[in-house]
Amino acid sequence: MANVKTAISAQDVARRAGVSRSAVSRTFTPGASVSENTRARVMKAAQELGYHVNHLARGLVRNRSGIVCLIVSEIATPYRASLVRWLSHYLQQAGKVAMLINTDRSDNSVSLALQQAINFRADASIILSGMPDKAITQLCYKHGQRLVLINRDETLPDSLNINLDSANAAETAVMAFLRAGCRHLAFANSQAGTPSLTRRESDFIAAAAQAGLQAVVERVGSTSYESGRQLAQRLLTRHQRPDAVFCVTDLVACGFMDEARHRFALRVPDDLCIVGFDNIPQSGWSSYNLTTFAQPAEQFACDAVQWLVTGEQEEPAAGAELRNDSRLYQPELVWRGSVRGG
Amino acid sequence: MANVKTAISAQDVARRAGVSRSAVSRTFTPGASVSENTRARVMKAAQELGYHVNHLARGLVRNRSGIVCLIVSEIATPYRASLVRWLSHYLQQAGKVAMLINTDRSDNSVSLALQQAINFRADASIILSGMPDKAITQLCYKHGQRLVLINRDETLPDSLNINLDSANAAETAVMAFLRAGCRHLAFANSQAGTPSLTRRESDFIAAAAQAGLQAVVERVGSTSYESGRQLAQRLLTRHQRPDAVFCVTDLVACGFMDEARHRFALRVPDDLCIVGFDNIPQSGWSSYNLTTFAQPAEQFACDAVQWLVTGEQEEPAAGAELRNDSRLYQPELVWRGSVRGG
DNA sequence: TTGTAGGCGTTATCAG
DNA sequence: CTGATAACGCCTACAA
Repeated sequence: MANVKTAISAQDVARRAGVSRSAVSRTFTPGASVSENTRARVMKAAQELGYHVNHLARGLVRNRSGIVCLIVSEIATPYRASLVRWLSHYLQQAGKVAMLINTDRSDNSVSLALQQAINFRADASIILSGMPDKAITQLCYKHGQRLVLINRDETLPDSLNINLDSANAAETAVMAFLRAGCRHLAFANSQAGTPSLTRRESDFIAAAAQAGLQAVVERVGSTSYESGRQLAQRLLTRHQRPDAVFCVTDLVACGFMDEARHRFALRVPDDLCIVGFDNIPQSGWSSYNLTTFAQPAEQFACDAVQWLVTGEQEEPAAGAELRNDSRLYQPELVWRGSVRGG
Repeated sequence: MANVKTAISAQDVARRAGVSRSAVSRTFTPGASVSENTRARVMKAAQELGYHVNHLARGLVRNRSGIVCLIVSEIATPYRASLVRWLSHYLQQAGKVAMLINTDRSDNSVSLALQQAINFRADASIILSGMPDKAITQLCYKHGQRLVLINRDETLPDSLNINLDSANAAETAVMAFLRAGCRHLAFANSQAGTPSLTRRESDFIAAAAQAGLQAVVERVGSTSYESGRQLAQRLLTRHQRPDAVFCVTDLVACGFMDEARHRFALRVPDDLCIVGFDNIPQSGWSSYNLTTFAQPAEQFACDAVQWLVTGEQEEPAAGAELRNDSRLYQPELVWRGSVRGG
């Protein structure tokens, strides 16, 4: 019973099954040609020995590891977490495996993360946070690694760029506020300075201007619940108190709403209309019931993975250069109770 | 400029630096002995060529991949997400990398996940959901893979078992309820049937009995916000309405509280005391302000990783059998506003 | 369909 | 300190 430490290799299985190692290899290679007889014998031997293909070795020779890196910061945040959930789900479904790289720490950590991806010869990397150096991305291409950027609001050549149309969202939000009779618009932002977040702000300002209104802006700390509370303290103590606030994120919106209600005793939506962004689960909780723009996380994930696997199949055929792919999704406004007259 | 597709190998670097591949290898191996001179030459050549060690090949020969699998379901849930965040954090700090395996789907998927772990010759797996077959775990040992179980409430031999002392929590909760003047205790559970969740229930019943009280129990669906609402509908329409509820999870508690307030117009904690479990961020949000037991996710993660890396160093020395390690952490009651008289 | 031979990029061992 | 050489476990021609 006491097999010591030796892991089982294809060699061992071959020996036991009375075939060559190649036969074993073929048995575990989807498209290979093996007779039913040998396949059965091999499978039996493999079962008995507890053999499992070594993906390290396989990746080495195939030059395709099956690994896809997920590069992400603040992974415990509701929206990010759901994105990671769906990505890992669809990745697995496509026969890939997700390698999680946390970039919470330093600034250049995205580039460090991509180095890790190269180290493990990842087939692709999906970037949910930060922006990598140009140099490192080119190195990725050189290694045959494909790149997907989600919500980075910058298009990188030779990669899939997934973004949400924040201009559309901004217009919709302004219209909703106007219809609710609001006249004093505000935008509650963080100081994160992420391109996509900055974009939401500028688009909202522009949309308000288009409607002849000047929206005020406040920026505080990180993109969190706590920042939402602080933003409320700043915005709601202004001489001219806003009656409509677009929060850069649902998390911020929840904090804002809590502070507005519990500290300023304002009623939502009667005294104050609030719109958020992301449609995290908490927005649907009855304490918040937040009207918000949905980011289709599942769709992002599904499309990203599909792009990866289809691109992989083309690869051998195409000597041509990779084409860049940039997709702009339309946000859907989820009407709930934080804006009057839904 | 247009290097085609060839990835750079140690061979290339050696050639350019005018040394042997061994020298290159040593340069990138922490404890090896290389002269400053050659090291510098190698580093320069590596930089220029964009060389990155191939961890697949390295793992193959070293029989240590640096990969640690995180096996987890419902990863988008706040507590799980924070656990994953901390695990990936400490793993990276220890020079490891996290491979995320999502087991949301079927039942035996934990065993499937462990197979994946074997495929990639993971150094270890950390299981946050479900329980694996005995057979597969033994196969893991055979491959030198270490196992950590978090909150599985069953001890597996030759692995690290991390659990929270739910008996202690139960007693503390009952005492808190009694001191608040509550007499009709209830436990709100899901139908998940996870050992650790079942345990919380039975321990609470026992602690209540110890105090001469008979706690009622209700079980509904998955361990979610939505279930919390439904549980409230069931428990709060009973002939004898409970005045104190221990919810199996904060998520459930939030749903319960929302329903109690918004549908039953009950005041918390005046009409109803509620205690949760996990201390997720939302519990601290001012709409909930939930008194709850904290699960020290960061500590779990830190300790688990430490156990892994120290165990790795021992490994060569110890011909002896691996000792089992079972740790019981004490939950800390975070007093907030959902129980009277904190 | 099957077996043989060569190679993938590293590291470890062993002379020098 | 350095350089050959032999593994590591697997895949893929190529030949049988």
